[in-house]
Amino acid sequence: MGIQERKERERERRKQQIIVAAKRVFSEKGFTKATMEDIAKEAELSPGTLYLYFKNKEELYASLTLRILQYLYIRVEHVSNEKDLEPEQKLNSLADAMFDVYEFDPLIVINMFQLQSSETLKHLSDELLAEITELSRKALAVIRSIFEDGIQKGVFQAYNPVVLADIFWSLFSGVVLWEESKRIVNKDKDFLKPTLEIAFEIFNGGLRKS
Amino acid sequence: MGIQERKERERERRKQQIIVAAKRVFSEKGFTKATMEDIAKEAELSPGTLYLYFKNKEELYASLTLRILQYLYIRVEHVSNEKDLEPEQKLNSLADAMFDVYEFDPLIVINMFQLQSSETLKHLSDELLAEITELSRKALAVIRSIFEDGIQKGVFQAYNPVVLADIFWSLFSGVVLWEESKRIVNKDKDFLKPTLEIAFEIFNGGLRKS
Amino acid sequence: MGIQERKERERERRKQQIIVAAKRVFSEKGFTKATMEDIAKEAELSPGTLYLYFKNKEELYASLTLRILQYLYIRVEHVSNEKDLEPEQKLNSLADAMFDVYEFDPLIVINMFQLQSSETLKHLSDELLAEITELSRKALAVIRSIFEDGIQKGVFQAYNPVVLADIFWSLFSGVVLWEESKRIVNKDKDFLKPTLEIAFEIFNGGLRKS
Amino acid sequence: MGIQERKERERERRKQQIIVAAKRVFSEKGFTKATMEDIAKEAELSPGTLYLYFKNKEELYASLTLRILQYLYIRVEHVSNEKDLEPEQKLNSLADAMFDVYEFDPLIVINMFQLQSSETLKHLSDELLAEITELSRKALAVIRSIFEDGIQKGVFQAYNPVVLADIFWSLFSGVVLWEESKRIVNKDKDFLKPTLEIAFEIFNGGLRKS
DNA sequence: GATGAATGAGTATTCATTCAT
DNA sequence: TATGAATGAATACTCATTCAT
Repeated sequence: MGIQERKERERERRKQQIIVAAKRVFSEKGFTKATMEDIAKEAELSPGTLYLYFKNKEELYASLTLRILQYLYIRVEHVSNEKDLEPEQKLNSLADAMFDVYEFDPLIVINMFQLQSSETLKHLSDELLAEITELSRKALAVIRSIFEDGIQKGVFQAYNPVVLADIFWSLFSGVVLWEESKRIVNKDKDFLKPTLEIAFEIFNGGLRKS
Repeated sequence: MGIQERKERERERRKQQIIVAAKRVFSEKGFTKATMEDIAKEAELSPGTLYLYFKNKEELYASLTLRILQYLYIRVEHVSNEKDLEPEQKLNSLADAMFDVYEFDPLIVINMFQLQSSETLKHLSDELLAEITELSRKALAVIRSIFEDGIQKGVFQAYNPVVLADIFWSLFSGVVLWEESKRIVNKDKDFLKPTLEIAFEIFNGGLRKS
Repeated sequence: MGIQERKERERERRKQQIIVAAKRVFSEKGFTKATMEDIAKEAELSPGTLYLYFKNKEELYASLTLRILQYLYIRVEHVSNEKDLEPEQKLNSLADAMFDVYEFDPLIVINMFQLQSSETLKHLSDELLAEITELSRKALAVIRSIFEDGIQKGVFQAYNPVVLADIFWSLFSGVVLWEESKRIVNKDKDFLKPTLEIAFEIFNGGLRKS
Repeated sequence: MGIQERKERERERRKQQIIVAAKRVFSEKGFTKATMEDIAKEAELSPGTLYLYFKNKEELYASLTLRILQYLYIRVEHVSNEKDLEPEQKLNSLADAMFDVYEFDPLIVINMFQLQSSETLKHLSDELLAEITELSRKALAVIRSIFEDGIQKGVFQAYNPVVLADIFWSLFSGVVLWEESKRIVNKDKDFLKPTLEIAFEIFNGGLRKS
């Protein structure tokens, strides 16, 4: 391992350290209320150091999304690759994968929508933006392919698979957001998992060719 | 009409004037970037005046949500009251109503989630918070009753109607948010309506007793 | 006096109040070391208020220059208008005027050069920049006309009057800067006035047709 | 050559390397906007290394002045030593020398005035400050001696030679600064050389005993 | 000597909110 | 009621300088 490589690795470790701290702080306070100093303190670093690794607050925030997307993509692709699963079983596996993604970082969906203001996007480096867009595109493509497969095998109804992937993702994120917000406002208990299960069940039922 | 009442009416008119201006400004800039001065200018009032009608920025923002919830409730209740509709037809009417709500104020859903940070909630008056919670509860109750009706009549499967209402709402808001964000990031065209239609179609299919 | 006018006057008074404070602070600390908070304190205002009257630090600084240019222009024009003075006498009056300008604000010359970085100019409003440029141009035009007059009357040698005006101004500002800096570095006494007198005497001598 | 001496020489080379880089960066960005990292990069060194050779940013900046003063002194002394030149010819040679100095480093004059804030001076080492003061004094002394010579020989009028040297220097630096700033603001062409020539011509004329 | 990662003090600017008129 | 000038706390970001390696 060359010196170059060791440095790169060290740098990556630091980035992760900051990202972990940022995740905690953003989760608790939200993007606007969280200050760079909060994050620096959480990471036991100085504010200036944050800027050695992330161009600005927006970019640090977006990096959280990138991280979760990477995990999402891996999980989703894994489902897609299980050759001996029937389309319906794949759909169920997909639902499980989504839930794992949620547990990996409950903020994922919230992140991904707060991100989408054109004002925020302006402050991201092209590079990071491209990575996010690309990964998001690839993950959806995999989901789409699962639907395509099911349609081809005559198990699913012949909807446009692109649209199906969008709806699947929307249903997932919609339920996450809604249950999340109910929890906060009503101090309800956490009903995410069972609600999500029923949601996917109905979705599957509606999709299946009877 | 007493003087008291006239004053009250006048006051209400002003509040609406401010809300309309706020809606425009928040839509364009988002909660954080919009300033109270922007809104005051849009309303052709002075910043100070805004505070005669709304306790603070958060409360003004939340009032937008209240307004849309009021509209949502009216529309939804109207659907529920159409006695001679079959459950399935009611569900379709409900979907149409939701779309009208979206068109009445496309920000609704976005609003309703941005609202839910506990940090923000702290700044709302108990009164306003209660109104929002109550109205939201009532609207969902009506939706729930539609599902109950369908289940009782043996048209829908016997899921928990409370959960069904949540899922219905989640599906709607999930698709709205997702299509919205796709439009911003990818500068895609607006596919909301058709996507929403398919989503509800699948949902109906999955719900229906075959 | 209308209410509009009174407000305008009040606003102008405030601007002057700030400018006076800024002059003191900039004089003592220089542009970079002076902070907006220093100036606010000196003006017994809050930092925010400064920004109600000046777009930014650079613009506040440039306003100092504008103020002195206004005074310079008035003095110089007054000299030019004294019809019964001979060109040589006018030149002497001009020298006196310049000295008054210096006493009105010793920072003038220093200001006027620190101003000229293209970086700084970028932050000025077009309006202010135009005013400064215009006033500076007009003042030099008046000086030029004095030389033209002398040349026409055969009193001065036939140099290009534009160049003469530039040299006259350069000589003045050069001496001011140099004596100023000697005072600071060597803690010399103030020899500005006598040095300036000799400088102009030599300049006049060299210009005069013998 | 001892090891000690070799090291000293090596050290001097490094200092020059840094000064050359600093000159480039300061010229382009000015003192405030130029960062130590900019300079380090330009010198192909690390920021830390700069501090092995210069106490701080101010001292590095002041070293530029020292360097130009050294050149100025050499040139000026050379003129003074040309025994067979008449005082007037010497004055012309002096003017040429000044122009060479300007071309050696156009920033010289600007440098030398920006330097003079007592705030800046505080950060210089006594040693460097002494060197600058001494060299500046010596250069002016040489200039003064040229005037003394001319006065004694009855060619120049009997002004105080100390003052004459100051005025000569002021005229030079005044014209440089003024033409420089005209160039930046008005994007005028470069009229320095011809303006300077006329300025010195007039100065000479005014000084000469007729 | 040389490095360059880390520091953390320093500051221009914004903007929700207040209050004298 | 309405105003809008004034406030001043809050914060992202910079950069001269240090110091462990």
